[in-house]
Amino acid sequence: MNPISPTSQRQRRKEARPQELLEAALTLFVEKGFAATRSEEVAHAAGVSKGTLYLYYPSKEELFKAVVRTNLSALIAEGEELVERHEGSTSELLVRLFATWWQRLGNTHAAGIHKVVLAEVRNFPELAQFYTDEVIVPADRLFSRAVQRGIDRGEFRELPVHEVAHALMAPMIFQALHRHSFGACPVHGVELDPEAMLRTQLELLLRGLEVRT
Amino acid sequence: MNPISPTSQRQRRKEARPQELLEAALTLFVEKGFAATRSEEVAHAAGVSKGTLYLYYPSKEELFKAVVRTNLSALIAEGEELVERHEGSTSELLVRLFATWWQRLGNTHAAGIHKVVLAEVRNFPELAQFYTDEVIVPADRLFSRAVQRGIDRGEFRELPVHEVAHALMAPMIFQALHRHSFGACPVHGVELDPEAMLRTQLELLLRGLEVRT
Amino acid sequence: MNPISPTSQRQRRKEARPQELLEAALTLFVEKGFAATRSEEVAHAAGVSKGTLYLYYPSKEELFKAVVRTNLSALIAEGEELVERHEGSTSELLVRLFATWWQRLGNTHAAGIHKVVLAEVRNFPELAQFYTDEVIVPADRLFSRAVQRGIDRGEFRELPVHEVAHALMAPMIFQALHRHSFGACPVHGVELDPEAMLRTQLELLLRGLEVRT
Amino acid sequence: MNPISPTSQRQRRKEARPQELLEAALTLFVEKGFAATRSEEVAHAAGVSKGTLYLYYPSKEELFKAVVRTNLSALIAEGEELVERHEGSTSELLVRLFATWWQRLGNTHAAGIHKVVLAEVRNFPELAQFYTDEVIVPADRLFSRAVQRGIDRGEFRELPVHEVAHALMAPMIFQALHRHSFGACPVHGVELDPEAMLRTQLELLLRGLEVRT
DNA sequence: CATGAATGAGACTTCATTCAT
DNA sequence: TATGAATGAAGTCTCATTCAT
Repeated sequence: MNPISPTSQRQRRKEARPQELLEAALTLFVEKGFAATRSEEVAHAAGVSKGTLYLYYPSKEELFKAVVRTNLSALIAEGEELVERHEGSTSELLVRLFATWWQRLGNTHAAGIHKVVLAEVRNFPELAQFYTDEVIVPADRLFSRAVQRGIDRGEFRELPVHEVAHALMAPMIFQALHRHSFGACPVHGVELDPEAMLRTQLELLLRGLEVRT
Repeated sequence: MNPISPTSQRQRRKEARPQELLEAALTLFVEKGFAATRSEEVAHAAGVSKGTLYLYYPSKEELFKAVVRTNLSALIAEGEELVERHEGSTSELLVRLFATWWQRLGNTHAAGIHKVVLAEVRNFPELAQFYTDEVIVPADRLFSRAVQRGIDRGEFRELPVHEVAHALMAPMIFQALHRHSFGACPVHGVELDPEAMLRTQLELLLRGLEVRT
Repeated sequence: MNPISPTSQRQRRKEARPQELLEAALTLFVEKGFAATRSEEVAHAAGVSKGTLYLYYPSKEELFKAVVRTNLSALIAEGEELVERHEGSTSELLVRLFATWWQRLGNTHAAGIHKVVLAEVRNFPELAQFYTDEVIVPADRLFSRAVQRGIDRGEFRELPVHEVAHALMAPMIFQALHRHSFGACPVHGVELDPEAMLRTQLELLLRGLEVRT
Repeated sequence: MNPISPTSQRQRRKEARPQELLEAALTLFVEKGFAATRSEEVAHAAGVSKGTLYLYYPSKEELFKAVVRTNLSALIAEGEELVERHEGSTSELLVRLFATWWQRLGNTHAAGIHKVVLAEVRNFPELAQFYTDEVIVPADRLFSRAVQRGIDRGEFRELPVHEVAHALMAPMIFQALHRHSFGACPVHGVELDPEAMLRTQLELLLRGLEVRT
C-alpha cells in the first residue's frame, strides 16, 4: 500500500522469493525428478516468470543443490539434544526419536528430497559428500549414540552399534521413499498404515535389542 | 562355417541384441537415471548404432519398461518354493531367504532397477501397477508367509504379519538402494560391510520375533 | 521512443511474427511441398530461429494447417456480393468475376496453396472437409449462381448449372496450378500469356452458353 | 519346378519385378506424395524386400523418375493418329478424343501421376523439361491440331488454337486431379458425376467453337 | 538375386538460458 | 527487479541406403 514503507508488498515478496522458488522446486523435483522438471514449471509454480528464477539461481543445477541444502540444513541435529537430555529408558528414547523423525522427515517434503537425492547423486558428485556429511553421518551418529546409550546402561545387548542404528533407520526410510513413489500412484496393492507399521517395527526391534531378563 | 547353418553370425547377433541392449540400458539407467541417459549412449554401450536400438524397441520409454519387466520376470517367485519346502525352524528359513534374496536382488543389477523405478514411477503410471503386482505384492506375500509359518509353529510372537514382513525387507532394500546411490560415489563416510550388517539386522529381528522361552 | 508506449519494438515484432511465419511457410510449402520444407528453413525465411517457430505453432503440421486456413479465410465470399449486386448482362458479370478471381486467387500465393493442398489432403484428412467447406463448395455456389442468373434471365441455355460452373472454374485452376509447378521451372515449352488465354477461354465458354438469337 | 527351364517361376518374377515395383510406387506416390512414401512400403507393396528395390532402382529419386517416365511413355501419341485418320466432323473428333483421353488418362493411374508431378516438379528440375516435352507439348499439339482442323474445315471460329486447346484440356485435368485428392477423401460436398460433367463441358465448348450458321 | 539387419545423416521438437524491454 | 520473447544446443526418432549372408 505505502510505497515508502521499507517493507512494501514487493519487498516482502522479493525476500520470500528464494524460499518460494525452493519450495516449488522441491515439490516438482520430488514429483517428476530433476530432469523431467522444467525450469519454467518451477517458476510458474512459484508465481514468477522464467527469467526471475534465474535472478536467484544461476542454473537449474544450482537450484537443485540449493533445494537439497536448504531442506537439509534445518533437519539435522534436532535429535541430538533429545539423546543428550533424555533421562528415562533408552527404549523410551527410541520411541520418541522415531516419533520425532517421522514427523520431521518421513512425513514431510524432506522424505521426497531423499528420494530425489538417491536418484540423482551420481549425476551430482558434489552432493554426495555434502549429503553424507550432513545427513547420513549425523543420522548414523544420532542413532548410534542412542543405541550405545542402551548398551552402556545395560538395557540392550552388545551388538555392533552402527549396524543396529541402520536397522532402526531402515524402516523409516523405506516408508518415506515409498510414500513419494508408489504411494503417490493409484495402484491396487498392499495398503498398510505407515504409522502402525512403524510402531510394530520399532517394537520388534526393541524386543530384539533388549537383554532378556 | 557351414553355409547351411541356420544360425549365421548375423543371426546370432540378432537374437542376442535385445538382451545386450537391455543390459546396456539397465546399467546406464541405474547410473544416470532414465532422463539423463541418451538413447545413443545405450546403443553405443551395446555396441550398435542409434538406429539399431529403434529396431528392437520403439522408444526410450518402451526400452525402459522392457528393462524393468525383463529384470523382474526372472526374480519373482523364486523364493516361494523355498518357503513351501523348508523343513527346519522358521528362523533358519529366514536366514536362507535373506541370503537368497540378497544374492538375487540386493547384490545384482536388479537392486539398481529398484532405484530407478522408485525415481520414475510417477512418470510411468503403467509401471506402478506392474511393479506392484510383480514385485511388491509377491515380495510381501513371500515374507508374510514365512512370518505366518513362524507364528503358526509357535516360534514367533503373534504380530501383524505384513508389518513384520516389511520390517524384514526394509534393511535389504535400504542396502540395495544405498549401494547404487551413495555407495557408488567416492565419499568419506560410514563404511560398513553390507553382509555383516544384514546378518546383524536379521539376528536382531529374529530375536525380536521369537517367543521368549 | 516513449517508454510507456505499449507497443515496443519487441512487442510489435511479436504481433507480426505469426504473419511473417505464415508467409514464409506459404512460400516454401508452395515451392518445395510440405514434407520437403524443413521447419528451420521456414524460421530462417521469417528471420527467426528454429525455436521461435515453435513458440507460435506447436508443430509443422499445425503450421501447415494455419497456412491453409489463414490464406483462405480472406478469400472466400468476396465474389458473392458481386453476383448479388450486378445489374448488367450475366456475360459481363462473368467477365468481372473472372477478373476478380484471377486477381485474388490465381495470381497470388493462394493459387500455390491450392497446389499444396491438392498434394497433401490425403495426408491431412481434417483439411479435406475444411477445404471443401471453405473453398470448393463456396466457389461452386458462386459460379453456379451466376450461371443460374444467366439462365433465369434468358441469356444462357438451360444447362446443368454445376457442370457449367465447373467448366468456368477449370481454366483458372488449370492456370493457377501450372503457374506454381511447371510455370516456375526453366523449361522450353508452350509459352502463353495466361491472361490472354483466360480471356479467350471465357469468350469461348460464354459463346457456348449463350442462347442463339 | 524345372530349374533348367529358361523361364522358371523365379525368372518370370524377375522380369516382372521392375513393373511391379513401378506400379506399387505409383500407387503410393499418388496416395501419399513422394516424400511421405517410404521405400520399404513400396518394396512391401510389390512383394519384395527393401534391398531388392535397390537392385532395380539406385535411389528413391530414380524410382520416382522411372515411375513418371514409364507411365508417360505409353500415353503419348495415341491420339495423334486419331486426329490424322478421322474423317467426320471435328466436333465428332473431339468427342472421341475426350472419350479416349478420359479413358487413358483421367480415369487411370496416369491422372495420379499428374498430381504427383505437379507437386514435385520443382524438386525434380530434370522432370520439368521431360514432362514438358513428353506430355505438355504433345498434348497441346494434339488438341491444337484438332482445333486447327476444325478451323481449316470451316467448322470452328477462328480463335487462337493453343488457347482453345487448353480450354479443352482443362476440364479433364481438373477432374483428374480432383479424383486423386479430394475425391479420395470422405467429405460431404459437391458430388457430381465426372462423366456427365465432361459431356456437358464438351458440349458447351463445342457450341462455343462452332461458327453460327 | 534376394534378404533384412544395420547404419547414420538429418528431421522435428524441447527446453535451459539469455537479454532487450 | 521482473518479464517473456528469442535462441540454439541437444535429444529423440525416422528412414534412405548399404552390405554381409
